[in-house]
Amino acid sequence: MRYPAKQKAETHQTILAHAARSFREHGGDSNGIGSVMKAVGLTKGGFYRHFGSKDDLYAEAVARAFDEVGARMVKVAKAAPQGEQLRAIIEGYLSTEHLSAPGSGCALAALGPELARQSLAVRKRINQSMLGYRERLVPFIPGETLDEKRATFSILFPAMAGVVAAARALVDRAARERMLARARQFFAASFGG
Amino acid sequence: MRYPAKQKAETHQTILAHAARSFREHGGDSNGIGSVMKAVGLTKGGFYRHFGSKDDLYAEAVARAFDEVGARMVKVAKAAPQGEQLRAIIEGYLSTEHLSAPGSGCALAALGPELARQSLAVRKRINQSMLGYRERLVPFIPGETLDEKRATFSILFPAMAGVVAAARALVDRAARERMLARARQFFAASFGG
DNA sequence: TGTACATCAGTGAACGCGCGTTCACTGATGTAC
DNA sequence: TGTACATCAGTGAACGCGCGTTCACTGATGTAC
Repeated sequence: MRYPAKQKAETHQTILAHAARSFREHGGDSNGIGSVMKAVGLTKGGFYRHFGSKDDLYAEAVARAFDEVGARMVKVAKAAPQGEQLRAIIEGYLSTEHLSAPGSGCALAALGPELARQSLAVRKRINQSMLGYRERLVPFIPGETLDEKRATFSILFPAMAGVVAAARALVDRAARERMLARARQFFAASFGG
Repeated sequence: MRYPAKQKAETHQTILAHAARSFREHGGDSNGIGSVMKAVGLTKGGFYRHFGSKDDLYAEAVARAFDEVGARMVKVAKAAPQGEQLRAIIEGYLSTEHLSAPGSGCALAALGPELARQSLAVRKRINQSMLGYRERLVPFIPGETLDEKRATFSILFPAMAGVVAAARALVDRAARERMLARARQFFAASFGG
């Protein structure tokens, strides 16, 4: 049957929100269209009214993930006192909360290597999303020039993502916390004054 | 038919070697027993004479990957002049060669987040492998005490792995190289002075 | 305003495919006599 | 030393399952008159 005019855009967003969470929680390889559509409350046949393919969903979901987290980081930075902004970002990124909620966390930390295994077309779109993420956060990164800030971002964030990913793999809670605490100290000292 | 006595151990190792490469190249989720056994030249039914389950293979393959790379790193360090050992490790890890050969590279950089998604039993075995990796490389890490060296290792290696994973996701070759070069500079300055 | 019709979001069954795992079977080797 | 037999690595077909994708169909809504 035909559905109310506004509904399609809403459904599209709902699918995207669930996919962005689900992919970050379970990885894009093992998590499928079926489970996302089921979570949304629709049958998987309907998926193709909203996205051209799974690759298409994947690229959009990653973009959304970077968007969500970028916005949250900016909020965290703006809430921090002047001169403490990057420190606030680092402490938020390397927090226990981020560690234990991959589904709403940074896509780099949640997906990491699998991003590199996507098709060229998908990787191109993901690269664009990462650029957007960077541009949003670059104002809070130290550096003389914009290019210097960008270069610093491109070490700091991947490095922090690696630490979060590694910490998540640890079975021992105390070991995870120790790793995060040490990393907060190191990155704050190296980058965030 | 029955096979020569030594053959079983050899086949076990061959399967493991192929799996360790294949998982790092394609991820453990999407790469299966079938393709590994096919690469080895056997049918997949025979797999269960060598491993109890895919989880079992995964845990052993990750252990082997850490082993291979750990050994290579130690070799690199020992070949470097005194005082330049960590620098050599950092430059090897953040090299173009490592970037473009995930199949023979660090498992942390190649698998990252998916390690955290394994069953508890597998994660425990992986944690043990990571400890072995650490203990092997800790002699080359700066620090007053052994614990300090270990703590430093546990930031340095995950951070470098994150950079390698992120660089691999970049489509533009020049951008990848720039990221690696900047990271070599940063990590050498911060750790391997 | 009231009626006829076109649209199209969502359904549900089907497709081919590869997955991890099981199992009856094969037959050259190692072992016991 | 020669023979009879047990072993067990590897085969190949089968299992149930979920994947991504396609498609004929439904029927309430929006649109045209």
